[in-house]
Amino acid sequence: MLIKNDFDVRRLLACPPPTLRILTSAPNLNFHPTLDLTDRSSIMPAMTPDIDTRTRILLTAREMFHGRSYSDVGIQEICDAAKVQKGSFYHFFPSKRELAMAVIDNMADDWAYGFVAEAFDPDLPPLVRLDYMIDAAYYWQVAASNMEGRMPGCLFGNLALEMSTRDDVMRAKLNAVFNKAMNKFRVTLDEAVKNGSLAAMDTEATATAMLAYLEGIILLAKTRNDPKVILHLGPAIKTLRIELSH
Amino acid sequence: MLIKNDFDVRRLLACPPPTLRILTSAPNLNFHPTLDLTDRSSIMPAMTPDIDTRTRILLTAREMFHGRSYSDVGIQEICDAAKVQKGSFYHFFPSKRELAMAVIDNMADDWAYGFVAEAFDPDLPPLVRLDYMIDAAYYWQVAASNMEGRMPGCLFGNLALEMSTRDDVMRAKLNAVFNKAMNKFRVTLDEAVKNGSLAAMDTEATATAMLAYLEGIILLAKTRNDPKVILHLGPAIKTLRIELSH
DNA sequence: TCCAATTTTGACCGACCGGTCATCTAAAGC
DNA sequence: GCTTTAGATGACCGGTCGGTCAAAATTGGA
Repeated sequence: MLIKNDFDVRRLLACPPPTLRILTSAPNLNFHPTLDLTDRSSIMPAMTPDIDTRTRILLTAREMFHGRSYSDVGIQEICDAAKVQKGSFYHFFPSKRELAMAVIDNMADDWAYGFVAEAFDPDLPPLVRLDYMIDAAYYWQVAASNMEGRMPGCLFGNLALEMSTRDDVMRAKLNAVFNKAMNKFRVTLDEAVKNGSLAAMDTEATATAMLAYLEGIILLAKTRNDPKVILHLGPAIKTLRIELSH
Repeated sequence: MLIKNDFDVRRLLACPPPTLRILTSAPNLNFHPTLDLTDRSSIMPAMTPDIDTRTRILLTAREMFHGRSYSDVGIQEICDAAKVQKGSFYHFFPSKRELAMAVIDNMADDWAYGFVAEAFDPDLPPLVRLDYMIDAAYYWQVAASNMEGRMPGCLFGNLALEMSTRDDVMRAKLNAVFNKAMNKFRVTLDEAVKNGSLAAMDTEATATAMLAYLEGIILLAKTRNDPKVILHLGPAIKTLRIELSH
């Protein structure tokens, strides 16, 4: 059982917090979540007009940016889906760009306090955390895949490739998100080295390599539209090593 | 000396073939190309109106799609840069989408017969080919970086993340490009296993993992806007291993 | 109850999007 | 010389883009 509990797919998929479910799974085996992931009726932000307008815009945009791309999604389309007038949109967000920034922050928070926090649980043995992270990524893509019919990949990776050459501030913001994630890996590796389960290495470089690998397999899985790629290639993340430069 | 000769940056950067230059370098050290990469005057397709219109459109589009993104680049903009009327554009390409398809084919060809062929030279020891590939990726990004001021990353990776959820045919095409690249890795690994420089492994899975890692470090390098990330993390590609499932 | 601030509305803006088309030009084949 | 055809031209299409705005509706505090 890797994904232990309180793992809320709906939140990750830009949805208002539903009742929590307990998800169980065997490591690197298909999950059998209790959620009916084909039922989208309850998870669209627009369907729950009780949440405030700004949040509705934010979550709708997040889902659309994630499933498509920044340029491909128009403000009008976001407003329609969020059941908000365009004028209202510009009351809460000065521009599309600033919306994207807010989306990144929002997703980064959900990420950090969601399944990333769970995967990098200090109570878990360091190396198990790596498997956990792969597992979570896989499960997360399967869930999204079942809902949208296609793998959305990693929002940060998507935006990074799309926006890095167009907006340096957004690039830096995405880079900061990646750095935070890298640090989770680094702390884990440091601990593994300390307790002897791994030989001494350049933990920062290796952590960065692991993050790159994670993004890489998600990219490839998305291109194949097959989340199983993550399961298949993921465990090899533990073989990555960069020695200390002397 | 990894990048040995006939390595034509200008072609890779969507340019008409100039006179070839001999480039020399030490493995995993900064290259010192003989090209003045800050001089863009001679490499813009539009500046050489002697090449035929279709090619001019193709190469201009390739450069723009690579440096920005599919959605961000408009047909009018491509036509202006290629010094072509919009009507002429639609004489050669039925749609923007088909242009992108042609761009992918064109880049894939240049790639396969360009520095990929050079990196995976059968005369090189298998493991050296991997270093060569990393080196080529690094040099290629540095060159593009020097010209554009920012890292464009991998055209295929960029398009894959942008288009996979929007166009299944384009996704499949990009997937085919990745599969071809994966096969280069696989053949290399098979050879390495055969000659004993690597222990037996699942070469297909490991090859896929290596490709994913390559795309991953390019993604991260682009997000940091620093090609050196490729040099720093790249060599760890050789540590990736996926065992044969028994 | 009244006021002031917040939020919502929907019409509107100019620019640009991908794409069409009738017309013109120029070269090739005979 | 004449015809056929590939290529080039630039005006034009409906639609959508991101963004604006004045006015109306709603809210909450005094």
